[in-house]
Amino acid sequence: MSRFSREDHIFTDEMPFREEYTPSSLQERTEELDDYEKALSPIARGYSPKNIFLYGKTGVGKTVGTHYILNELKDAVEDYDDVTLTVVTISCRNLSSSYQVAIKLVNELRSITGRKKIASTGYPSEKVYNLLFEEMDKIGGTILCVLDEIDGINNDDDDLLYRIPRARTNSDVEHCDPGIIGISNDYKFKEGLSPEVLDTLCDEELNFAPYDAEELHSILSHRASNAFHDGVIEDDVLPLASARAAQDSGSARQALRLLYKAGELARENDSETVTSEHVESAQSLLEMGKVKEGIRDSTSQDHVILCSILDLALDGKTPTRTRTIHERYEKFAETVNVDPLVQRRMYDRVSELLRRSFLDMDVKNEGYRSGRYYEYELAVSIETVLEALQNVERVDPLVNRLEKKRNGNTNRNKNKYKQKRFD
DNA sequence: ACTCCACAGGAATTGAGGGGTG
DNA sequence: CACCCCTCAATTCCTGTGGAGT
Repeated sequence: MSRFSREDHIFTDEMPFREEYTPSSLQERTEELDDYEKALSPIARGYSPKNIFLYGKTGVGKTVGTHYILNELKDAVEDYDDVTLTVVTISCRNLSSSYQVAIKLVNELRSITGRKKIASTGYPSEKVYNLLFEEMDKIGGTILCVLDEIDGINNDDDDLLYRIPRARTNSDVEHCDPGIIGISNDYKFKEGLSPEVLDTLCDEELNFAPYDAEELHSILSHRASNAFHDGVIEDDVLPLASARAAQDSGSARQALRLLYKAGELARENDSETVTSEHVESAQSLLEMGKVKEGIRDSTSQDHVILCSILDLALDGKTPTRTRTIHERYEKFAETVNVDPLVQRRMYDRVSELLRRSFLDMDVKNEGYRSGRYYEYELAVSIETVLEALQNVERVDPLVNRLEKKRNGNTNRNKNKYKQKRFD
C-alpha cells in the first residue's frame, strides 16, 4: 500500500466524527427535549416567551438540543401568520461584561438586517442598550436571544440579563417580545446572580444530565455504524469507550473523540480491527494532548512561571512556596525579556494554573514562627511540560537550559545506578 | 488562652489601549 | 483636534486567618 493510499480499512467515507457534524436526531434526550418543548410552547401559541435557564455539563447535548428544538419551533411557527420568530445565538465565552454581550447581540441582529456592525468599544453603556433595543424593535415579533456559555458573564455585571426580559414592561421596546435562553455548564452561575435577575431569568429551568454509560453506548454504536467499516470494531471497544467517558465526564463529545482516536490508532498501526488496547492508548494520548495544548495556549508569563517551577522541581525543591517561585521567576523573566510581575500578581497567575490543574497545591502552616502559606508542585510530568513548551519562541532559552539540566540529572541517576550495581 | 507570623486573597486605583462624538 | 467611554492587566494597599509557640 502506498504511503498516501486513500484506502482505509477502518473508516468509511462518512464523517460523523467531525466537530461540526450535527446528528439528524438527538438520541437519549427525549425527556429533556419534551421539557424544552413545553417551556417554549407559549411562543407557538402567540404569547410572550418565557426565559429559560438551561444547564448541564459540556457535551450533554445542550447546544445541539437547543438548535434542534428551535428549528422545530421555527418550522411550527411558520404555519401561523400572527407569530414571527427570530433567534439570535451568541457564545458568551470571552465576553465578561453585559456591555460586550450587548455589543455582540447588536452586531448579530445587524447581520440579520444586513447593516453595518458597530465597534466593540467606545460607546457609553446606555447608548449600546438603546442600539440593541432599536435593532430589536426594527425586527419585531418574538426575539429569542440564546446566550451560550452565559457563565462567562461576570456575576456582578449582569445588567443585560435583567434589561432584556424587562424591556417590554420598561418600554425600552414597543414592537417586539424579547426573551432569553441562557445556557451554562456551571450550575453555580445562578447562585451569584442578583435576586432580581434570578427572578426574571429563570422562568423555566432545564437540566441536561450527563449521559450514563448505557446512553453513551447507544450514541456510539449509532455513529460507529456509519463511520466504521463492518466488523472492524471488536466487541469490547464500545462498552469500554462509553464506560470511560461516562466515568470521566458523561460527555458524548468526549466519547466520540475517544472512539475516533482509537480508530486512528488502529489505522496507523495497520491493525485489522479496533481493539480495547487502542481505546486505552487513545485515552492517555487525548489526556496528554489536552494538557500540552493548554500549556501552549497560556501566556508568556505563565510559561516563565512554569519554567521556574520546573527548574525548582529539577533541583528537587518542590513542593515550593510562592515566595521561592517568585525569586526564580524574576531571574527567568529577565533572561527572556519578559517584564516581571510583582509577587501578588504572579500569585494570581499561579492560582490560575492551579485552577486549570497544571499544578497541585498544599496548605502549610508553621504557626507562630513561619505562618501560613501554600506549597505548589507540578501536577503533570516534567516531560510533558518540556514537550509542550518546545518551539515556544519566547521561552526557548529557558527550555534549552532546563532540558540540559534534566539530561544531566538523568545521566547522574544512571551513573548512580551503575555504581550501585557494581557495589 | 493568647500571640503573632506569613501570606492568601479582596478592594481600590492606575494607566495604556481600544474606540466614540462634536 | 479635544474630550469622553469602556476594558483589562497590573500595582498597591489592606484585612482576614489557621495554628505552633508562648
